[in-house]
Amino acid sequence: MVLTREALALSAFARAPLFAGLGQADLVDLAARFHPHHFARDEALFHEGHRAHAYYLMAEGRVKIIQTSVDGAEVILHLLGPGELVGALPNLDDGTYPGSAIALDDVSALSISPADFEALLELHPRLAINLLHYAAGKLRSVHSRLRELTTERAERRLARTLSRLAAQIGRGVEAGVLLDAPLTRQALAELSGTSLFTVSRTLKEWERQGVLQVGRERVVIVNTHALATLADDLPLPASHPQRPLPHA
Amino acid sequence: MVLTREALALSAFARAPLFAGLGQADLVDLAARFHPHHFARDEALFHEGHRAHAYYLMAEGRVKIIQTSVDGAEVILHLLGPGELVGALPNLDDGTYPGSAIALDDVSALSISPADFEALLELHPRLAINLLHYAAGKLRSVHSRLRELTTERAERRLARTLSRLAAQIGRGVEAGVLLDAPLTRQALAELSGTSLFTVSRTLKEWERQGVLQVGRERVVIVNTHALATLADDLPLPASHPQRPLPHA
DNA sequence: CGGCCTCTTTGCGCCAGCGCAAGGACAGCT
DNA sequence: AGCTGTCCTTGCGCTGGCGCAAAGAGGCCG
Repeated sequence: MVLTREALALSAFARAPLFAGLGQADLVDLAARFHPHHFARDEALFHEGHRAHAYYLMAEGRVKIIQTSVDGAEVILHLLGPGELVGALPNLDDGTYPGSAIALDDVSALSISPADFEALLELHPRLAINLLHYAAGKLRSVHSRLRELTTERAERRLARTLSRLAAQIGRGVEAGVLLDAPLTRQALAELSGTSLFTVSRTLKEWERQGVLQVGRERVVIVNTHALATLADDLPLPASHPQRPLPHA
Repeated sequence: MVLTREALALSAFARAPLFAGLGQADLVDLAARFHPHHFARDEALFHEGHRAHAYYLMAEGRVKIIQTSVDGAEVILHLLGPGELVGALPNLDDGTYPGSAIALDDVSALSISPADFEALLELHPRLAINLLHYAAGKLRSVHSRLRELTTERAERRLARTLSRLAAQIGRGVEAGVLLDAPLTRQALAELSGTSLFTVSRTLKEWERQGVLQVGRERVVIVNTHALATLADDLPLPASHPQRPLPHA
């Protein structure tokens, strides 16, 4: 699907809660500072550690934000889709990209220079506040992942990752909820903090149990409820059925 | 040490980069909306899941922000000290505390109601922007921890945790850098994503090597450089010396 | 000074899940 | 149809580090 520049901008702005509460005049002012770009699948919008030269507002497609460790292992920090801002948040800190952004699909995005962006923030207080709320949401979700990583087992983390993805990029299809992005086992491993092998084994097991349908770069959640159960109730192998919360 | 209310407010405001760039008149306006509180060690400023009733600006002491998982395991998300804001950030999202805040010391803090706080943001755009930068920094550090947790081994994570703590709450003493907070092995475990046992063993080992001095709820970093080496260069047990980055 | 409570150390067993290797399946291209 | 490259599966061995239990070491208080 190809959109005109105006339509692109419009749809991106309309979908972005970031711009909620701004007047029409403000929006026009904003729109003038953004420039359209296109990226092919697997292309990088920017690289970890580089000085920030542009922020992007996603219009079409999805990107992953990854961090790479010295020995080459990757972690996916976020998946971002239309209406979301890429690269801006962490850069307000020190001006270098803390991760790389890679296109998962063909991506259309609107770029803005850091200087222009900061100027916008000064000019439109509403924007700063919206962005603050957005950042708060991201923080919250990253906090949850932190907790899961340190306290939960790989299997449950994977279940949670799938649930999250379903909410974020799920699309209803006949058999259930399709995760609407090309996710390899490797990518799922990086999202859930485990290895490609464990992901493969676990997904297969769940397919046997009728919870999922899996294919190459494709997961359909057939039984959402069963998955939620796996994510929330899945006990330790041999365990107390459930301990009530101490401060319940 | 006991401070007058005014002195408390002054010192807290002065230390908070949050209030940088605000005029004297603005500061007076702000100060009027904050109310002093005191908490004893181990007391909770607020509890995970509760509706937010107040945010706090730290004046004296330190708090930990923790999340608890269903089976009772805790993770420390942040340690916060004087000049930092407690509880506000994640609440801008949905209004419930995503973690509990527990005093590590005796704590003096200034509270403000969420409504007043949001009003301040509207009134003082500078404040929103400052807060945004602050949130960006937090995001960045949490991202690093996420990456470390999924890609690095327990020993190295612990080394990093100590380095971070040294920068954050370190105090120079004769023997080296003292971590100036009552940190049990358990707390270090929750910060570095491992178990109390592994922390104990590893610290002892490093003490033998002369990197640290450890005691009950007490760590002094003797050889900062050695610790940094452990955090950054510590290779896999039997390993390639170092692989250059693929896209270097 | 003796008792208590919390924090810490250490030996030992065990298993979740990582890592490799080999083979299979699928998609796109010519 | 055949080729090629990428992605996925699965068996197998191995180990980091978790978890328990029991004993030691400080602090603190009466």
